[in-house]
Amino acid sequence: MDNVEFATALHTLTLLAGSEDVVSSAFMASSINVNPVVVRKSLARLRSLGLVETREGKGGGARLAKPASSILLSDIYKAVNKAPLLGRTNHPNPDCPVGRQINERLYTLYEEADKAILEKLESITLADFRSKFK
Amino acid sequence: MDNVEFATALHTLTLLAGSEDVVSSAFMASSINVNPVVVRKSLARLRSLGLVETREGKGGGARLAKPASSILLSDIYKAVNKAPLLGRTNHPNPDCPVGRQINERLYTLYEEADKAILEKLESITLADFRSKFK
DNA sequence: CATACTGTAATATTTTTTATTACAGTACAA
DNA sequence: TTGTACTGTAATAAAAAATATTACAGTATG
Repeated sequence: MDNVEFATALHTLTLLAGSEDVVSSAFMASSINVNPVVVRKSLARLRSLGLVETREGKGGGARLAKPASSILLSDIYKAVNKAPLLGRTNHPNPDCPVGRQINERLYTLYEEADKAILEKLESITLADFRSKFK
Repeated sequence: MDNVEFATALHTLTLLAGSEDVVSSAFMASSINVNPVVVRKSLARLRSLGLVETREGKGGGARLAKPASSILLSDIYKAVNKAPLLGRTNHPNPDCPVGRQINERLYTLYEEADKAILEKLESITLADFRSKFK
């Protein structure tokens, strides 16, 4: 479903929160232990939501677009999770009365569960998270 | 990770909540549009948590082990989700100070997010969910 | 203009999920 | 007491999803 890993995005942003100047995708990739392309894809999402700025060319890389204290973990979640976590592909039989109706009910439920996560993540800033490290 | 789909389990239980006598895995599978073996695996989890009873042999099948009004959607979630939803495989580089510490912090965060979902699901009984259908 | 980056597409590989097959065990019913 | 209709579960196959790799055009810097 072309999802980007939340952990990758949060790890990336945590690294950026600890650096004044731009950081290259290669450096971050080696810290996260994933491929640089994965980091760049993740950054593309974060950039589209205004969380990071990137600079191309020599000496380029990424940095936070605003203070870590004003980035909520829910912002990251939204950037990265397109579909509700709990829902997956589910194709009930249209001839079954329960099957027919259940999908919309499930979807509503999944959205509620997602909202519960979001509310939790809204209460934590990137600066909070980052401050847990020495 | 050998996870069982929450939607499959809930669909199964919704069918059982609407029937007095036992229902076969083949019938439920055709409503859900999955393989009967997937339904039986799901039922195995639900049975181990005391949510359903199954009967082997001819005329066998499954039924609720207790009233739908006393089954919480969080019970189903617990039966089915072994690991937190938000966490996935993540193997940061042990030589990076951030990478080294981040895993345990992430895990704590994932558990908190999971708790948020659980609290939401605790507020809904299977009977509530089922009552939404005619 | 050489160098060191980003952006992104195309493809391959790996991992995870789901399906299928197979078959032993159990209960009912003629 | 035997055939029938189920469950339980393991082993394997297939499909789907995530991740890695390769490739290369574009861009900023010195």
